[in-house]
Amino acid sequence: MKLRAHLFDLNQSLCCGQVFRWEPGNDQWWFGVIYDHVVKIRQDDGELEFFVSPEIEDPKEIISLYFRLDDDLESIYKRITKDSYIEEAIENARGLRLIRQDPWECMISFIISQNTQIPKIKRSIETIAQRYGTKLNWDGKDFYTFPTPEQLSSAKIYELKEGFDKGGCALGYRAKYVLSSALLLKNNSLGLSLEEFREMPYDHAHKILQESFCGIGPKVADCIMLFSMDKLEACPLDTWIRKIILNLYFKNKKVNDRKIREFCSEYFGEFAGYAQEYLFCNRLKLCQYF
DNA sequence: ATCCAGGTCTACC
DNA sequence: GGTAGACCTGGA
Repeated sequence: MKLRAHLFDLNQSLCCGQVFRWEPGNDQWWFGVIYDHVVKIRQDDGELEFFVSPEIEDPKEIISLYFRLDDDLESIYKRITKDSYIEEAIENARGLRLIRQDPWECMISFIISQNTQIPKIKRSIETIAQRYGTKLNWDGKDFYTFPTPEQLSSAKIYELKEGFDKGGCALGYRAKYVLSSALLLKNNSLGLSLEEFREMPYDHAHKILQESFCGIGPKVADCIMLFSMDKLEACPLDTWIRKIILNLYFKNKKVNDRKIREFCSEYFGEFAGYAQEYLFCNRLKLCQYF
């Protein structure tokens, strides 16, 4: 199956730290799991070539939705290109698109992400999928869906907590956050599904996420909302972005997070999340300057 | 070895 | 309402 994709860079989009389970194969192919489907995809200039397994009626629809091919990236660039720093960041990652993930997988991924490093995050998430997800076989290889709240709630706390050397998922103190989130959704204690957060205004969803779940603070809530709930104004404030914003726009003065958030919201506007992702993607290069 | 990592929670002020 | 310390584990 093929699909034309204007202004889209598959590799940039998969490598910029917003998704954790895509793996590169031979010949430029990428392998991933989107909900219950294995996806094999590669890009040749403006054309995407892909397979979805098990087969579905409209695979182009899944790909288009997942990679946000409907976002008008040119207009977004126009809105967020406020200075030469962001302009350079965009040039270096042109075609990077935010990904519309499964809210549940996204939530757990970013709860796990706190105070740890990307390689370990990936390893923990993959271990969780292999242990508690559903096995899919395709092309002679095994893939695993991300476990549903029901599946994940069957996990023992120590299985999630303990290190890889003991056969665990190495979540440490985050294990209780993951398990309690799974139970909360399995029992429908929240009274609404994560999909319903898409319809909420930003402020309300940001508040409810932090109040309802353990282990979700302002940064993780913003990640969940940006990467899975269509809130493109969400601007996750992590250590890198904080450092970058403070250096570029506050002359390295001591400024609290509330001020930084206000600045990002005002400066980058309704697409602040895209600006954040381009800056994050260029974090190493940008931080060379200071 | 010692330190830090896509933060959050808790205890204080 | 805002700020220091602790926190599991893995990797440099």
